[in-house]
Amino acid sequence: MRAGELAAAAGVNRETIRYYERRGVLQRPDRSPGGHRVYAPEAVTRLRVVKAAQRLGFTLDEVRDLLAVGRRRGRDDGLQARAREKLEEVEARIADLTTIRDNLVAALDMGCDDLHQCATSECCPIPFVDLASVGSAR
Amino acid sequence: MRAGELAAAAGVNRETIRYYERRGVLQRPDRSPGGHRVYAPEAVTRLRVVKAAQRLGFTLDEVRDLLAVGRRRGRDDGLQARAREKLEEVEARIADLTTIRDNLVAALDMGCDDLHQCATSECCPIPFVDLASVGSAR
DNA sequence: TTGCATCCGGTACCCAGGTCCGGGTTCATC
DNA sequence: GATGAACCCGGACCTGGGTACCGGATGCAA
Repeated sequence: MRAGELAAAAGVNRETIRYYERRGVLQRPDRSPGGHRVYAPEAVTRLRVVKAAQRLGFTLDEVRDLLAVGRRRGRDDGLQARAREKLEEVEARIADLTTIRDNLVAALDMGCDDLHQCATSECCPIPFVDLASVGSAR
Repeated sequence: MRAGELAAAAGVNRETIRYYERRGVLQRPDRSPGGHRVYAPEAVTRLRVVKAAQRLGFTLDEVRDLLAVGRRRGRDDGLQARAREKLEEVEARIADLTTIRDNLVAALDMGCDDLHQCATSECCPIPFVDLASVGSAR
């Protein structure tokens, strides 16, 4: 198959394929005599694996490493170890968002409708000082 | 106070203050005769409000609008309404991350250690096809 | 063989939310 | 009055994950 067909089959933009190749996430495919990329049918699976791993929270660089590890069978930086780390990240993120949700709910319950007032009055449940310091929401 | 003092007091980079001003999130302050920004002590609170709102999941543009609404007291696009929308977003995000977490846990439980194998065997619990299609993890 | 879809490589651009740079003032202190 | 820190502005740069555009080459079918 050609690049456009692969893209269509995996549901991604054709440019994305070239981009993944540049990033080292997809291996360079064979070429036609004229220089066009030629893919085996398995390429669709590989591309889907990349997309799935992304959905599990891995960055493209991490996906690249995970696939490379798979190829050279190095043990202790394998999927298990990485997935454990990623799980911790994801759980931390969930905890963070849960705090945010609780604060939003509290603000709604109290009927807060003006951030200025909230910040300068005592009764608002939003913990402005704590919130100002750490991390981000997205 | 001057820009550097405000930045230090609120725990942000001095450049961030100029950036927020450019973005319309902070109002333009008075200037010294020589053109330096001069802030009242309340500016620290205002800056902390911005940071807190960001932590609650609002983008800078949303924060800008929220503060503007506060100033002109327009009713139904106030904090209440926006917070309700934001709450839905945050809960959707949590649900999404929870699915991701469940998949990671399942992959760990099954002892998966190679994405290639997982994708081509039947026993792996990672739903590659479903995962390939939607949204992102961060 | 002609016509048109597709592909090529390289580069620029997009989003958010900042941060850094550099050359030129201004402010506060000695 | 001189010195050095702080500040000014505009624009470039950063991360991450792509997307868009370009002029030119290739692939394939009628």
